[in-house]
Amino acid sequence: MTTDIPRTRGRPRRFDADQGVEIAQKLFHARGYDAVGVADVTQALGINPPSFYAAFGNKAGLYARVLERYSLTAAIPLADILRPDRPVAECLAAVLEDACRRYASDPATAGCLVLEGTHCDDPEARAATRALQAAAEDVIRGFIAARHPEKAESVTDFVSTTMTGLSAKARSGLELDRLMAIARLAGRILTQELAD
Amino acid sequence: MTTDIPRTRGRPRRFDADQGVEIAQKLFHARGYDAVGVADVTQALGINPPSFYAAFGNKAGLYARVLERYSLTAAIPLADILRPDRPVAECLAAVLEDACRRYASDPATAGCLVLEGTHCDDPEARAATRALQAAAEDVIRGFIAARHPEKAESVTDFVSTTMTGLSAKARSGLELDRLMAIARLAGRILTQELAD
DNA sequence: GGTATTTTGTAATAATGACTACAGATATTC
DNA sequence: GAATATCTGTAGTCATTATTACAAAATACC
Repeated sequence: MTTDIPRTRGRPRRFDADQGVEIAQKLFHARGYDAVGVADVTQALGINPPSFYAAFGNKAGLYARVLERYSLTAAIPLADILRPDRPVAECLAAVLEDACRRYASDPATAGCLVLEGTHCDDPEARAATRALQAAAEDVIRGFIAARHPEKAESVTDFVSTTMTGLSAKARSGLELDRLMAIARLAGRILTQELAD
Repeated sequence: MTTDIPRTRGRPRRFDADQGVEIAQKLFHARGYDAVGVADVTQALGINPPSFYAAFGNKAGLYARVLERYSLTAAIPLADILRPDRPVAECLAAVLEDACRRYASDPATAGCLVLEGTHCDDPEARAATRALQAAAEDVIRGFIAARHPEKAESVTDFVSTTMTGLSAKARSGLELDRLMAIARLAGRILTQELAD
């Protein structure tokens, strides 16, 4: 659902909505949902409020599309990293290290858009991010449960907590090497806890 | 500096400022700096805006007093827990477990006021919370450095990251037992990393 | 070409944010 | 009691917020 339904009638819009979502994603990632106003977005897109509302419905609607785009393009590819043919701990450690790299790859948009979004003040936007986080946790939990069912919950909690902490640390400006040191320390626990 | 300078002249104020700080602390802890308006505070205190500004200067001034009060009454007592006569890892694990209990002690004010405050949108308030966090990290780093200087930075980063994650998890409603399981897992790493 | 349909620009709306002007009230000091 | 200093209540300011009314413009279909 990234692309718009093509309109067959009426005046065509003067801008590309998908490109607008991309620009908005950067804004939301850099400053957070609450701090980015509709005026900021319309200005960045070079459009006026009515065009904005015609294209996205409202601010929450745009955010939903931003979250969807983020999930598809910038989020950690859990499906690729969590491989059934490799040790569970190794895969989870790889997730944490991948997180570090993504969170620190651009100082202007440090941390995870979703995890930081869970702190916002708008109930609707917060619920949307919380749902995405929960979905990711479900994937991780399911992956662990296949081989270590009794430890799935606690280890998932630990991984999720570490990722949340890493995102916050990245946002506060911590450099990649220090983030990676944290991830490796956490990874060592995983190896121990999930020894075959 | 918790108490006001006593006034010798002029009309006395009709409310207790320290008690106002206490009430405001609950509000800020429950909903965050951005989401709590001056109107919320004045209503909770049963006063009008001019009384608020006469007593606290402005919203940021009140927040500074709230942070100070939190540090003195509700924050983790690092000075008590980090004991030079005990293993470093044991003390740090105790910090994490104390954090869990505090963060989950009241569902209405889950997590750490300071750590959650670092996510707020007001630059001044954010800087104040960041400074408190940095000060706490300095204490932890110094404690570790006395016996494990080469690991002080990485272990401090790990502990701080875990605490940040625990605070976020507590805020999202995670129960105490699951928080404690996370802390114990993290504590095991510390024991290993800081083996004598 | 006319009609239906949708977007656009200008401008406004209603709500909420932090903060304050001002006059009256209430205390201490002389 | 008079002077001085401070707080309080009423009411308002000014900026910013998300959102929209309305009419003109630009397209597709007949």
